[in-house]
Amino acid sequence: MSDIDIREIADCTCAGLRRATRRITQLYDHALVPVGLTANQFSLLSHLYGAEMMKVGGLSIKLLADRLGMDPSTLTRNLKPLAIKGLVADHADPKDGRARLVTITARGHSKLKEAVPHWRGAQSELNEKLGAGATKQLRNLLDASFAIFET
Amino acid sequence: MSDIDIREIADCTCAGLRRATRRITQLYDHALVPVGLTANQFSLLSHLYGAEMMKVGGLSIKLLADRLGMDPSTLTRNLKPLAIKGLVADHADPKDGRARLVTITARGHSKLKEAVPHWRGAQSELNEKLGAGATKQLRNLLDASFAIFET
DNA sequence: GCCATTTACATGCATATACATCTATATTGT
DNA sequence: ACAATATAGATGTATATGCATGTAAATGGC
Repeated sequence: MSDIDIREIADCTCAGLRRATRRITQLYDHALVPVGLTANQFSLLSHLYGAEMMKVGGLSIKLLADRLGMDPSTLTRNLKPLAIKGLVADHADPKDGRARLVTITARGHSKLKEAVPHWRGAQSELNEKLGAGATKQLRNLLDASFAIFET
Repeated sequence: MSDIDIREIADCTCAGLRRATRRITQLYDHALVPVGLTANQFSLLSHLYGAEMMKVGGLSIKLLADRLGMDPSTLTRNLKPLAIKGLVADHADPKDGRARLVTITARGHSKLKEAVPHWRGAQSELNEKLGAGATKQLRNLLDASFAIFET
């Protein structure tokens, strides 16, 4: 019977990625509970804060989605809870009537600043337990994997 | 102003994991479209097939969820589409009236067998583009990250 | 044996994810 | 300028994810 090599398919890189992501996301999510953000929301605010620092007048859904490797429709929905809390806002793009430029608000800035120490706790814990070298290596491999399939 | 080090928070390991996982999951999801499975469903069937090979009379939700690092409630819901398609089934545990033992069906076995070549296409593409050594290294780091936060 | 506690699973809720499709606007070819 | 095409974003639908809570069954203390 069988015909299927269990050792081959058990080595699935995608399954390994998804499994580790579940665990590590929990680590960060739990760390951020006190400030009422998820790990994903922290990441969105970080990107918008980075854009703000670069004096960019907001990021379009498309540009931000590209940077995050996220579908634009997913990003639209992920921004909603943040918009409801007043942490992000958007305004029309004067250059393109189809686009909306998303920015971090003053409140979003405060919330991000409040979140950083909690985020750092998770980031440090992973860094220490996995090892600084291994963590850096992991990050490089993840970024390479992402970049390879750039569309 | 600012007070936030963008370089520090842009280096978030969790965000890197999630971003790479989105991309790589798409690679596998697209490869599996012809057989009507998602990457996650392929992973579930793999585990159940592995248990079947070991002559285990089905896996409980709890045991399988532990192996996958997945919340039991998530697993319950992820199994539903597979059960509807008749690819998995469950029966009462004679030793424990609370548990349900999940097994892969004959149809699930066929479907998995049908899926393997498509899955292998994605797995091979990633392996070639990232490099065999880097892929193995990535897998080891992912498994280590997962294991470290074993509960 | 009985009651308190623990465990296994299901369900309600909120967020996360992507594809197909729709609308509105921009761009391009002529 | 106009028509055809392409692009930006929103929405419907399905799967994925975890927490809080509820229900039923097992376990432990007495």
